[in-house]
Amino acid sequence: MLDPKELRNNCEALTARLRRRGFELDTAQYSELEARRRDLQVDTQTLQNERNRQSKTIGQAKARGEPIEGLLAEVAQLGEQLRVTSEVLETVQVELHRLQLEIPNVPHPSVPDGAAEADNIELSRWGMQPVFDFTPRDHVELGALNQEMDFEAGAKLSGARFVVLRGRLAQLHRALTQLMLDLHTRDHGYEEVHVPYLVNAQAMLGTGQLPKFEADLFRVVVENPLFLIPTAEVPVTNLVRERILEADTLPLRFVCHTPCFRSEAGSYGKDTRGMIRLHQFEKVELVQVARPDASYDALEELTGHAEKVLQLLELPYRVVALCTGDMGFAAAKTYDLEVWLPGQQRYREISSCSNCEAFQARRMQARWRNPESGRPEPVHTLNGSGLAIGRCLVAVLENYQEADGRVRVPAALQPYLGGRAYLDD
RNA sequence: GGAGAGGUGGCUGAGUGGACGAAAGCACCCGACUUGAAAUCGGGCGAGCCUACGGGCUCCGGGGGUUCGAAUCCCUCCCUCUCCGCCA
Repeated sequence: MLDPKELRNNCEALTARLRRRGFELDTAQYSELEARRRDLQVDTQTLQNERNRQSKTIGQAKARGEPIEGLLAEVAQLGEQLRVTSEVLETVQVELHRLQLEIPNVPHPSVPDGAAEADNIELSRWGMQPVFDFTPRDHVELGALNQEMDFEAGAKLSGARFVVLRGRLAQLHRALTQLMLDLHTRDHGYEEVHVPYLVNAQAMLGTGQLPKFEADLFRVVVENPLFLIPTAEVPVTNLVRERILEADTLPLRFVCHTPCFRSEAGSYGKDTRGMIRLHQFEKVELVQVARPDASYDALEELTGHAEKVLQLLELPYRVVALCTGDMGFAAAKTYDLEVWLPGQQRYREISSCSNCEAFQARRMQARWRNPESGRPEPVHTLNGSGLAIGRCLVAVLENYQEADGRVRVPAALQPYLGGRAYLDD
């Protein structure tokens, strides 16, 4: 949510900034609603004030044992008037709030302009793409060699876009998770948290999945619905919902390993092969809650923490600045990390690191006490994958493969796999 | 799942229809005393919104209702605790 005061006072400037990401705010509609809200609110509050004063008078008269019939008659039609205006006010406020919740975040000035993925800017590359003297297989072929990556079993149990991993691949998956958690907790100063995988609608509203993107979620339970988390960002960021944090506790740094569930509505026909786009995958997520004046440094830091995983695994990758049109709803600025996949001969997203500034904080009323103003003000929230585990497994398989289909174990991972040099040793 | 007790400010906790956004204590901040600290004394100290910047409105778990007036009464949902049952 954008700052309603800004929206009221600087509507034109905000609209121009939103246009950069392809969002057209209906300013006429918004300002009209806003004006009606203000008038109705003033009217309602005036009536409430009147009612409160008269009620007080009645109470005092009663206490003195004086008759109150006359006073009651005076108040008689006040209640009805108040009921009518406050009802109208309520509907206007609901409508206004609905509009506010559907406006995406404003891009940071440093975000490159663009309409889609093709307009993203590559910032840097790390590592050497491996050279093979054979045609590299993709992860699906590699996984099939030992029958340890089983999409048919996934389909039998659950449907398309599910996978079963067995044996060495299941272990590799676990080892990657462990490596990431150890790195972020030991070297990067994150507190590990374990959180629910089912959350209520309010949590989803806080981080921005609701109300606009319900189609992307799996919903369970009909009355008091719960939703399967699409990312740990949701429960972890919501840890600070409706809290006022003291300045000296910031930044908060959380790392969290969870499964992620995405309905992938609208992605039919995209990445249907392999483990790139599944309904269920696992991720180690980094979340920071920062002072506003420190959040962009925190974004660089957090992105660096995610990069470190790829560096440890010696996987070639590049850093991309998402353009305005490719960023997520809640993000003010996003860096994607894209890992090189020899099987596809291209870079694929493996991490997305965003500064949401105060966008989520305002929705969830996450604040800090600013010592300079002495007042509670919204914090800035950041999140990033550190990393997506399934895609990381894909990257290890494809980058570390040999001609006979065997897969070497990256040195950093060997301690987690019994010191094996090859996956199938 | 069954029975009971509860949900009030950062924390503890009083308040069962009228001057209550809310006693008291703790914590915290400012000041006095002190060489300094502690103790003591005095004062301050919730959040959100609107504003003609004088003020005003809302919030006592969420929602709804009764009433001129609700923290207080009624309905409903959620959550917590105790006991019983079941269970990893």
